[in-house]
Amino acid sequence: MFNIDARSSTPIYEQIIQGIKECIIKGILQPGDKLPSVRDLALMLTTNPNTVSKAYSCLERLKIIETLRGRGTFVSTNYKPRLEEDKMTKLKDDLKKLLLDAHYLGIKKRDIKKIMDELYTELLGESEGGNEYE
Amino acid sequence: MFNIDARSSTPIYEQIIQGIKECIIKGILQPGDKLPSVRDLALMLTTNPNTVSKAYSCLERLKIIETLRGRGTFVSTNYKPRLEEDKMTKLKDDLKKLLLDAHYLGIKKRDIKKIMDELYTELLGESEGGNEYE
Amino acid sequence: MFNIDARSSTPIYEQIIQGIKECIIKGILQPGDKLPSVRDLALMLTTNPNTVSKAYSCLERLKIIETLRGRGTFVSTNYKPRLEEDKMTKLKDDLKKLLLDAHYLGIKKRDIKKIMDELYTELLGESEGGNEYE
Amino acid sequence: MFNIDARSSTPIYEQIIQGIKECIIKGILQPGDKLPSVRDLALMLTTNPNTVSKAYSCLERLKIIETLRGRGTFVSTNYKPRLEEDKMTKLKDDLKKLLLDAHYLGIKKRDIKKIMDELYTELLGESEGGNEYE
DNA sequence: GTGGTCTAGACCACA
DNA sequence: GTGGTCTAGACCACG
Repeated sequence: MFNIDARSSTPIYEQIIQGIKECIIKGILQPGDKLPSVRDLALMLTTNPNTVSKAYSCLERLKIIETLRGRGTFVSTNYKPRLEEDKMTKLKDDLKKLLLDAHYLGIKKRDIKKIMDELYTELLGESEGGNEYE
Repeated sequence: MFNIDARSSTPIYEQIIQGIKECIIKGILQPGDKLPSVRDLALMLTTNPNTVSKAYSCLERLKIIETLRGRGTFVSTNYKPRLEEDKMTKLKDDLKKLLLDAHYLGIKKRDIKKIMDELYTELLGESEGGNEYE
Repeated sequence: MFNIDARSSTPIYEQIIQGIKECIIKGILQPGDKLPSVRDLALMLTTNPNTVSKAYSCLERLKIIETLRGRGTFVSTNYKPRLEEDKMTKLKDDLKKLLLDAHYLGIKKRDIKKIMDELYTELLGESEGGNEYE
Repeated sequence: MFNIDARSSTPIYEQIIQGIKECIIKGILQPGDKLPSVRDLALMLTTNPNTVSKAYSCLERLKIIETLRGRGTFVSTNYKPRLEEDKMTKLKDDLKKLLLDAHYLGIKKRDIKKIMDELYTELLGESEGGNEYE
């Protein structure tokens, strides 16, 4: 499914969150699909079950996945994006930081846009907005 | 010059780095300009001198600023962007994370591009890429 | 009769208990009425028979229902509320927690009372305390 | 400040959350006040630092407290209740469950209201709505 | 079998 | 000093 870089500065549980989000957007995980159990994913990633558990908790709070008691964890079937003020502000800040960094790497606006297009193709496939929600 | 948000989850020293980068790009700080002393900036931002010092060290390592012993700290006059492999990889990863987050906030590709254009205008002025390192 | 939400954080067996209590209070189930068999209710709710069984056991311990061996399970005909100390304490604690949560949602005392009145009307009908255990 | 019941069925971290909420509402903790450090509170309650940490994280997510990096954790100065759909629904469900339980303990509507009044007096002081936000 | 909670003890980044 | 992350290993409620 995805890999974990234990040496990375981004926490493992966040890498897991990102990995699962990516799988869902790419369609590798479909709404309703069962996720690996906490223990199984911990084994796969050779990490601690608690770490996976934390990632799952975060994703559940975001309503991206949901757990059925005693049955396991599943990709939500009815995810609806809600535009939250704080998160939007955070996103803009992050983007600004990213553009500043890019600028100091000598990367121009048109290059960033090109990279962005490539990433969108990787995530959503060729066509723009193919398997999005609406 | 810029503000610090002590409540933010991004470390204060990184906020300082970002703030200074932003001032330079906007032209508020020109190459050769003297930066406030560590102590003065700490007073201005009501933060710990060690924190400012750490920010200055990072910026110096990036060759964005330089210290002349006994004279103070200055904006570098000869900054040359060098495209380092690992930083480029990190940037792409960050961008991917950002796009995933945006997607789950319901923000589409065209919206992100619009926000990006606005940020570039804020940072560099109207014209695309005009007043970059000249 | 009532619905189960598998996504809810409250255990399914508790939802069943609550559902049956509600049916009895509303008069949908009268004292002496036969309850569905464990197996049937499990089929109706598409849940595990063990879960229904656990709910029935709890209700029996509360003397709200009773099983006649070989005949089935019935709503008790002679339920007598007994004010047990510890349950009373628990109830007060739960209520306190609820009021704290309400406060942090911005819900005032008078709003809570209004909601309470609505719920009582839904459960017992219009008149206050009229058709209780009669 | 408050006590923890290790034998209770409600998780320790939730008891901590509730205890802190209660202290704030009662005015024992004022906006801007520093909370005990994770380690200190763990010592006071003879529990594990991780457990306290989890409680603090939850409270921070609710914007009831905020952490200043490297400085500690503080009661938020600008808490604004936001009425969230889900939480409101949850609250109503909890209240319904509570009323069902009360009914089966033989507690009538007027008794519940009396208990509620007592709790509000304990939390907010004599007058209704004294030290609330508005 | 599932996830949730808790402990003990460790390391790290930040101010 | 602060909180944040992670591990190892344990117990429990639920279905």
